[in-house]
Amino acid sequence: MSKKDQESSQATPEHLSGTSDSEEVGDTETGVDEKDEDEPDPKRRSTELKVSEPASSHRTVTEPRIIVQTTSEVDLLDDGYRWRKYGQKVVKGNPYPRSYYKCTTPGCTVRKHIERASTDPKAVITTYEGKHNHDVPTAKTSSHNTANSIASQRKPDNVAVEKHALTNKMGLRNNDQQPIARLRLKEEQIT
DNA sequence: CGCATTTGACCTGCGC
DNA sequence: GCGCAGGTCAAATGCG
Repeated sequence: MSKKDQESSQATPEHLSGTSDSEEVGDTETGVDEKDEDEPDPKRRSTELKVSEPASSHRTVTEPRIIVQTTSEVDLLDDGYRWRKYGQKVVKGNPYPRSYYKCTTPGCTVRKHIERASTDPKAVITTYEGKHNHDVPTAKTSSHNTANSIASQRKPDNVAVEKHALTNKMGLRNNDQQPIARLRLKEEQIT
């Protein structure tokens, strides 16, 4: 049974599929199926599992919410953006504290919640709220050069919004992930 | 020196 | 009306 899946559900009962959304929700299960506990990488490993979104049937259309469950030993998953921790609280039912992060990029109000699964210390649930309106500062080491007019690097269009309703439907888990710490998340826009 | 992180307190919403 | 839980902000400290 997908008991483990259920556990995850309890963590996010807000956006229950409810009606027969069908969607890839069922598909995700396939991906969740079995993790790769045999990953040879003792360091941080990131594996996208599932991503759910509230039905666009009603409300909650204000901002997209991307829930991504990753398997990592560390909470600080560097996805390319700069995050500043602004709070940490322990939620009932979970022996692990939940961390709250906010994008430090000016003009970007995206927030990120990181929570650990009570049953799997290796399971980390990352919830993204909002959308980045700027490119990923991959090179976070950007020094404050005076007069650094890099504003022209913006894309003609808004941000690269993936119109695809689904985010990462990895039919098969691409285990054997290299020891990369960068987790590329895809945001989806709900209109 | 600047910035990111940390911890505590405070505020809000919901339930009883 | 009070209590509990969750969430956010703010000030201080440490590190780079």
